[in-house]
Amino acid sequence: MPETEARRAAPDGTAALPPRYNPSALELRRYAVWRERGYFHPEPGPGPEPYTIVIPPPNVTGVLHMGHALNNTLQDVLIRRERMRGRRALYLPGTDHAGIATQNVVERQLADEGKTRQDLGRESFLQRVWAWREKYGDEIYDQLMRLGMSCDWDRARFTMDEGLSRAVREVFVRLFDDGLIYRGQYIINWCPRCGTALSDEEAEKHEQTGRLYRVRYPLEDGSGFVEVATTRPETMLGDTGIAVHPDDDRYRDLVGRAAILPLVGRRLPIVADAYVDPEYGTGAVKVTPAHDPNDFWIGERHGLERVNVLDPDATMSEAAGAFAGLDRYAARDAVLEALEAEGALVGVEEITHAVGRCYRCDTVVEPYLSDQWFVRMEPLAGPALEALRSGRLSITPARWEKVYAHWLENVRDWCISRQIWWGHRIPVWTCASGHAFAAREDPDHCLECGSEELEQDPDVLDTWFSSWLWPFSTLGWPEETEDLATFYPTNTLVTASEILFFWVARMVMAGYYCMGECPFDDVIINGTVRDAQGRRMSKSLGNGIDPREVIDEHGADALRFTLVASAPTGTDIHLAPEDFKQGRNFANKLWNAARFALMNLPAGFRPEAPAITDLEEPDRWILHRLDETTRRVEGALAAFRMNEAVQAVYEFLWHDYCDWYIEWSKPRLDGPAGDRVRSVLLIALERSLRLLHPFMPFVTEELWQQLPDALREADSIMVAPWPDPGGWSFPQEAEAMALLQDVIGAARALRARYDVPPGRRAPMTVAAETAADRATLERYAGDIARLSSASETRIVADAPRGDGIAGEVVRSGVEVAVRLADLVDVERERERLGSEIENLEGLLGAARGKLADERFVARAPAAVVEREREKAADLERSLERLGELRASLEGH
RNA sequence: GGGUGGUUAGCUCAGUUGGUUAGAGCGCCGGUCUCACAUACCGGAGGUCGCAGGUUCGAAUCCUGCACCGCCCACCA
Repeated sequence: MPETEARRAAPDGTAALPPRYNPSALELRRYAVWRERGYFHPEPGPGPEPYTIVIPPPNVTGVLHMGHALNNTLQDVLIRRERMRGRRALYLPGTDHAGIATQNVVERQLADEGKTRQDLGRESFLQRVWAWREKYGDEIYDQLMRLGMSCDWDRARFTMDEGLSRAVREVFVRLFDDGLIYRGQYIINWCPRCGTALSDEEAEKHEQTGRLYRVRYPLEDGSGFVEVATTRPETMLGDTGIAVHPDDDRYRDLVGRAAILPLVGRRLPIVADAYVDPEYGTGAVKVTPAHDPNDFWIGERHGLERVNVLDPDATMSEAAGAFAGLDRYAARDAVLEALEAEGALVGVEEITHAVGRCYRCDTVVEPYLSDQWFVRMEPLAGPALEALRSGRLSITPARWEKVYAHWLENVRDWCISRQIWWGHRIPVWTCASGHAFAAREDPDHCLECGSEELEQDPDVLDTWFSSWLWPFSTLGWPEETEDLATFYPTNTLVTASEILFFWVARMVMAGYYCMGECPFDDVIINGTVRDAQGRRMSKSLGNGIDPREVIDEHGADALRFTLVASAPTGTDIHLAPEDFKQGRNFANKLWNAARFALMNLPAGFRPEAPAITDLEEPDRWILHRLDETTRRVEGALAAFRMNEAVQAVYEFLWHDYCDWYIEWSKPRLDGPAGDRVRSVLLIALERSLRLLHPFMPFVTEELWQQLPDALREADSIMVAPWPDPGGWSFPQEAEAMALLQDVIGAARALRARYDVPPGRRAPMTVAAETAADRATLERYAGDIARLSSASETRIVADAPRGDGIAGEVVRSGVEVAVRLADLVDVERERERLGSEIENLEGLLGAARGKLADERFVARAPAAVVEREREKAADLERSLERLGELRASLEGH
């Protein structure tokens, strides 16, 4: 039966909810309403205090995975809560053009058609990428909507938007003019087959066996030889030095002298460098600055020459002399042969080592020296470090602050050029006379000599060169927009630790450089989502859980709940598909709690906040617990512990509200307190829904809309006020209800233990020493009876004596007893009592030991000692009673 | 190798300044279709808190060392 019919069919005219929560249809509908009403869109200019989060822009090529779902849910939790607190909350969405990844996707498409990007040429290739992005670029947005993200879609940005491209140009030119951008040589990962540079991530390391060759280089002065080792003998043609460790006694006297490169005859200076590991190989390293990143840095430090012996297609270059034109592997054999002929090859051994391979074509990647653009980082790093040290910026969990600081303290210049086509083209032009300049607008003549023969640098910028501007470029910078004035600096950045350097640290640097202000106050590092075995979820392993499938099956709220509840801030989480059932079950539980509260409301029922004096103990208790929960949630959120916050609401709703309060309300609904109980049921529910809304937006909104109008202070729970504690502090009632819960539990346990059938009468006697306890229990004797399925319950002062009694000592001075009659398995009871006595005796022994220790009594705080005394006394009395009970079993 | 996190119930994990008998979810065992919910309810079993020292009246919690596991960075000529 469709939901609407079910409602219409309700006899009393109130809405009747179906017994199961069905999220699928309802979520899309709710989302559309929120969006139409503009709740996601805050206005700039004067108004309430703003609160801003920018999304870490996902790659436009991707689909959202569980890591995104967690990351974005945390952002949405914070945003929704601040929005409810009345702030102008802006959750700014967008996507990243992801240079290499996107280019690869399109190139793969082309490959299927038997074409390469070179076949198309730069311009039509780019058109093709744009077409791709037009077609698929919005898929991520659809997913974010399904997750319930309250993003301002009017402000969605893409890193290749016109505005953001302008920002990229602006900052490039500023840096260039400030002398912070320069051109230099750098070793990159080069795939000879694809003819392109690869990022480190794209050059996948694979363990494989290889050979380590030991080669003897003669010393220049003829006094002997120095032995070096290599896995790539052909690169020796590019050797320009030899390095040893400065403390290595074997080679100490060689430093400063020189060796002669076999086959080539080049003079190789011998230098001392701490990079060299004296333990490995021969302890002497041949230095090839043009073909090994480490050698590059050694060469840099010691001013060694760079000789590039390879061409881009991995054949030997002119510099390789006699070997020029040979493929690198043919050259390797030829070099080995020649070395052997000279008697310079002195040894070969098998080793396993990691070799980089192109992740697309599996070709072995060649470390390759090339000209690149760099940003000088040191001047930018200062303010970013200072932000942390001054407390302007904080990172949660705090341990990441050290990592962040360490990186900045040792920051290296940033290589920003990429030899691909998809991205922001480097805005540097060179004229026929060799004048190079950067420009904001495409120039038609040289700014220095006026020449109209201009050529733009063919490379594009690293993707991060646009994303490091994200917190302000998305708000309109370099224009001085109202958005920028209102929403910058942003407040909280939630991200994964992997991009702390790539992205976060650089955003802080850019924030200070461009805006003169830190881009955000707090950085929250969320953990990695892994599979049940702890492996990273990845496409290649096929172990990922698709958020869309979870949403289809269980709903977005279930997904959000499980993710947030299982993710303590900053720790990795392990998830199996069935874990999302917890979220689904909770949504359904909540649904049914509301169903109960709404069910049987008289037509036109108006809940009112009852005077406190009218409230009975269970009512006061639940409101007391609600206030406690409200404070817990607030405290946890203030410390960015979203998991604790949502768990607090979960425990309250399930275990306080459903397990106890609803049960206690049932017998009172028909009595004189009926309307009061109905009101408290609704009030507690309404506030809990608001507390839960940031985490589970859909089900809370749906139920909230079902509540009587008088309870709702807004058109949507999204914009209803965030709950403050209601001033409900009833510690006495809380204590009384705790007693009642214990007694009921004991009664249930007694029945369960003796397998008393559900329908069977089992008259219980509850003994309580204090009049106050008895009074409480008297008032709820009916509940005890009902909840324990007992037909009658006596409340007495003294525990029953004599034979045939089975008792459960609830706490010192309170006991639930049942006449054994024919209920009890005496032997079982004797055993149970025995182990219980043993247990308490152990505890008593420990307590007495402490109290007998004069150092404890003297040094521990008085309150702790007092508590220990009380504990010992209680244990003694309980033990005494258990002994009696055991004795009463004798003879049965 | 340099950092850094972890080791608590069968599994996945909480446990915030050291202080009543260490908790949850799932799983397991037993019992319930009790009129909000079987996506539920009730009861139960199950833990020497990785190991060894130390500090303390008192340690899962603080310190040291060790053993495993993981992540980040640098990676081996």
